[in-house]
Parts: sequence; C-alpha cells; structure tokens
Amino acid sequence: MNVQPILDHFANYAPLDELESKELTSRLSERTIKRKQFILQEGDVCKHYTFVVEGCFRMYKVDKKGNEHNLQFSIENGWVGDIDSFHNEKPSELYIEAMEPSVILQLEKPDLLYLYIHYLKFNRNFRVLIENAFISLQKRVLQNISATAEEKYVDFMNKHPNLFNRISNVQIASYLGVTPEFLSKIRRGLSSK
Amino acid sequence: MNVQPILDHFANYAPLDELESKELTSRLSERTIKRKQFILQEGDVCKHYTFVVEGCFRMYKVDKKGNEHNLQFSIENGWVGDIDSFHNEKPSELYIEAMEPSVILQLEKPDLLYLYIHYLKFNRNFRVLIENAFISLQKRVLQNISATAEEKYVDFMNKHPNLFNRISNVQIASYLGVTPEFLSKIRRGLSSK
DNA sequence: CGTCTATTTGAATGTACTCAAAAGCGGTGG
DNA sequence: CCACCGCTTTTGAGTACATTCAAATAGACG
Repeated sequence: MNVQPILDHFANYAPLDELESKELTSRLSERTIKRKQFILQEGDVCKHYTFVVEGCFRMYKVDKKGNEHNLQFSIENGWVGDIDSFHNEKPSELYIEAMEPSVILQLEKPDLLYLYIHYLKFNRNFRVLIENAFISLQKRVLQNISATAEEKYVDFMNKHPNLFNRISNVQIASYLGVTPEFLSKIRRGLSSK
Repeated sequence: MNVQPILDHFANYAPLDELESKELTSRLSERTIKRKQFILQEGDVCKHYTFVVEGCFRMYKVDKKGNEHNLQFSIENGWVGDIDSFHNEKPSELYIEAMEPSVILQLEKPDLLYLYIHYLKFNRNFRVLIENAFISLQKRVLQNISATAEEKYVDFMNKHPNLFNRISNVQIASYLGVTPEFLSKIRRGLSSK
C-alpha cells in the first residue's frame, strides 16, 4: 500500500510525527477503481473520506429532469466525499464516479473520529483542509453570481490547467452550469481572438 | 458584555466547560455597530472572527464595473469574516457592512490560535462550524449551476424566512445573482399563481 | 473499418439584462 | 396633517446571453 502521497500531503499542513503517521496509515485502506466505477451513488450513505492517490473523480447530482451537474472534480492529492452524508449519516443525493482508472486511500468514520479524539493535529489538519476548500467554494459562488459563461470558462482553464486538458468539455460545461453546445460556441469565439 | 449567546451557540456543538468558557470570553471584545457601518473594507486585512449577537450583516464584493455581489448574510448567532484574508493575512477583496444596528463579539487571530493550540475542543468546534458552512455552500453552488432564477428565489424564501422579511429585494437579488428588475418580474409571476 | 462518443453548427426559442421612467413607501420637517 | 425627500419596487421596450433540438462533423478506440 502506497501511503507516501497522503503523508506528503499532510506535510503541507502540520506534518505528522511517526506515531501520528502510524495511527493514520494503519487505518487507511487502499482501493483500485476502474474508469466509470462509482464509489458513491445516490441513496447510499457516504462511509469514507477518500484521498486520491492517482486518477480523477467527479462528484455530481442528478436533477429531476435527469440532468447531471458536476459539483466537484478531484485528482491526485485531493479529497472527495459527500461530507453532509458522511457526518449526518443520511442518504446521499450525489454520485462519485471515477473518470480514469484510479487508486484511492479511504478512511472510515469511526477511524477518523478516533484520530480526532486522540490527536489535536488531525482536528487541526482537517480543519485547515476544509477551510481551504471553503475559500475556494466561496470564490466559485462569487463567480457564479457575477461572471458570464465565457469568463467562467476562461477562469476554469487558468485555475485548473491540469484538469482542463484531461476531461471532456461536456464535463466542464456541467461544472460551469452551461450546456455543452453553448460552451462549444464560447470556444469558437475565443479561438477567433 | 453579553457573552451568553456565544456560549449557547457552542452548546450546540461540543459544549464548553467552565475553563474553556473563561478562556474564550476573556478574549472576546464586544462592539456596537451602526447601520451602514463597515467592519471590513476592500484592501483591509480581516483581523477578526466575528460572532453576531444582534443585527444583520452582508459580505459582498464589488466587481470592476462597480456592481456589488452579496456572498453571504449573517444574523444573530451566525459568524462572519473573510476567512481567506484572515488566515493568509492578505488584503481582502470583500466588504462587510451592517444592514441593521448590531452587536458583535470579536476574536482576534492570536487569541484564536491560542485556543486552537491549547484546546482540542476549539479546533473541533470550529472545524464542525466550517464543515456545516461548507455543506451549505455546496448546496448553493449546485443550485447556482442547475436552477432557474425563480427556483433560486423560492428556495431562498423557504430556507431563510427570517432573512427574507428583513432585507430588501435588492439585497436578495444581489445574493441570487439576478438584477432587481428581473426579481421584481419573478415576484409578479409568483403572486399571480 | 466501423462504432461510439464528443464536439460543432444553425435556427428558433426562452431566459435574463439594460436603460429609462413611473409608481409606491416610509420618514421627516414645516 | 400634508408635502417633500430619498429609496425601493415595478413596468415596458429593446437587446443580449444562453438553451433546445436536430443534425452534421470530428476523434478515439478496438
């Protein structure tokens, strides 16, 4: 089991000492996920915090009309999970699907709670993690309520160059909240500049 | 200084014992804020986590064209602050303005860090606080990318009945990302149903 | 090469914005 | 008590942005 990526990841926050690393890694389970495989489906309770070692996931919701709306992408060294379902142990409204063959490390709720209770540092690190995720989401909301579709697309390219050349425009359109057809027209407009 | 509301507030999470309450309250400062007064302006570094005891605030951004976009409202027993500016000590792009005469309790960064370092419970409580804020923001993003303006407005009324009858439609429109004129037309449509 | 999916195109439609102006609604002072 | 002020809300016409639907084109992969 390759746990180095997650230890490196926490090194960016408050680095784990030897005991903390051991406590964490002994509770992780590694899984290999095929492309198009789901690690969460609507109706399931989200049982894990998932760290992406390799690959790419999208978390999305399906509305009443059957349309999919991408809430989040996660790639190497990112986290994915339905926090609402996880903490409140209620059925999720979301799907999490692998967009590439992937390798993940998962932590179950009792294990996470164990780490929270015994180690201030895990509380701290996960607090900082979610603070950063919160800040990013705030910026996305501001953009949603103030920018045109073209501005959103250009910003997405600049902020996520690694994602942008790895996933289809259909997926990006769904993340931005526009139709793929209109995104295509935006791209045509941009390329003629 | 009336600290009871903030102690009651934390009682909904992991309640503070006597020592923790004392450590917290001794670090809080109370302020009375007039209507239309700012507690943060663009360019300032956000120096406080602010708990609202009484009154109502809006946090907004001004774009290049001079238009305001409401990112968040906060009322009694809520928190407000620019977390990005606060943690990274960088100039804020946001304004926080009182929409009513208000009373707040403020915590400075060194004091918050002191609490984080010495008490697991503050780490835990603020982690849970932001987790919940994160969950709400995720739902807002999903709605932003999937719902019509009318759906967003109806949902806002249902989710925030207390706010909705307390602030102007101009402010609600700015929060939803539509023009006040168009919101008026939505209201006309709804009332004729 | 054929199949499957992603992307592009175009025409018609719908949703939301802009701008300008009118109407409504408190408050305040005469 | 009413007249006036400032601010919010409403209206309407014209325009811009984005969607829908159907079909053509282009790429990717076995």
